[in-house]
Amino acid sequence: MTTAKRKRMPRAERMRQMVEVAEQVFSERGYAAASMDEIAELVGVSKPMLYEYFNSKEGLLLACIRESRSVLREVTEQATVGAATAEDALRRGLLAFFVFIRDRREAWSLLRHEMALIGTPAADEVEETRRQQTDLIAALMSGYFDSGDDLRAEAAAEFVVGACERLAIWCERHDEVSPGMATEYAMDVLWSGLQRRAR
Amino acid sequence: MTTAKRKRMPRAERMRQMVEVAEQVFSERGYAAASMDEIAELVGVSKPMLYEYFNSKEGLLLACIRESRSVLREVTEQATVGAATAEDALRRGLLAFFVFIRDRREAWSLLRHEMALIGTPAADEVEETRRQQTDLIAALMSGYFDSGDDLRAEAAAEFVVGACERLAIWCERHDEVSPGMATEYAMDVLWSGLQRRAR
DNA sequence: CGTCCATCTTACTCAGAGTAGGTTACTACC
DNA sequence: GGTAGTAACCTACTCTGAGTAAGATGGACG
Repeated sequence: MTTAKRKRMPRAERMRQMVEVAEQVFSERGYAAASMDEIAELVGVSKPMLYEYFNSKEGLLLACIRESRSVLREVTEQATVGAATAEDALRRGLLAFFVFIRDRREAWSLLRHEMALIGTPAADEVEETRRQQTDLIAALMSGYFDSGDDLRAEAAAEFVVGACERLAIWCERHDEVSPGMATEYAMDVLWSGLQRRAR
Repeated sequence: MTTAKRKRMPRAERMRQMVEVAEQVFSERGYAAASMDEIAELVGVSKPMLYEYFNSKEGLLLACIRESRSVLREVTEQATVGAATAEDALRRGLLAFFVFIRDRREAWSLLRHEMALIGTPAADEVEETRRQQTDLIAALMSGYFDSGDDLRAEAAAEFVVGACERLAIWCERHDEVSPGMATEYAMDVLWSGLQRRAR
């Protein structure tokens, strides 16, 4: 519907349009249930075009995932630049993440759901997204924390990523929880630990 | 290969055999790449039999997931029964979990990977597994912690489940990390928080 | 106004999920 | 032992959707 006159479009533009539509359809129907014919029709083009540009259904999915990932990276990296303390950096990063998952539901849906392609390139691609976030956090921590034990630091970063991913999914079921609240809940456990709350 | 004489087997036994084989194949090839024909052949039976017993490919997957989940529940619940303190209960539960994911790789692989069926019963089924573990942890915490804020407690439980799930996946890449070490890493962040380690 | 090439299409193949309808071996009871 | 009943099982299909071969078409530039 952003279209001009529905015909003969330069490669780059058509490609962006396809990714846009595919992201929508994949996140609505899910990867398995989405059909290439449907996507092609919505784009206003015939199926072989999709294969011309992306080679396979999975290739198209990959393009969508990469797109979403680069946005996520951009957003979270930017968020932490002005932070003064470790606590502040962590909090800003978390907030940016929770805002992202609220505002870009389709993108987030891809990143969280489409991991069933074990053994295929797409699985690696989703893992790659997590690694991106893990590295970012590991970098943050290595700047602010005593290291000594690299393995432990890596584990802690993985831990944070997993925890936030799950908390984000939980937020989908709880509209009353704002990104700010989610951030606060996360910081509470992460920063202070559970010990403080024990009877 | 556990077989007797490859013929006419009572319903319940055949069913267990099918689930066993399917769990293997699904976790090796992944849900999408696994074919019903292959599973049928490995079981030593024709395809319509699988449909007779499980209705659909997804039904078969569901049976596998349910089986794995009940084992996970059994293991983690049992682990926490003799605990004296909150810290101890948490530690025992975590250890049981990390042992499970090491010893039952196929089962764990199903539980972690086969969530791409968004909008289908199988997705709910995997979510249900997480809810099971979340409830267990929430129950643990409500026993030991000051409540007051239910939403916050729920968030904390989700947080723990997600963190451990991710840490478990990380362990797959690090054979040198034993269940005991994983538990210790998890407890370290969870219990004491990151604050303690900040410079 | 023709020629070249990138964009696009029609019309297929093929694998794998799911099914209709018939067949065989075990059980029970005479 | 025979035979009726049924649970376990099979052969041989249909149908949907991923992926492809081969050709048609619009437009830029001489």
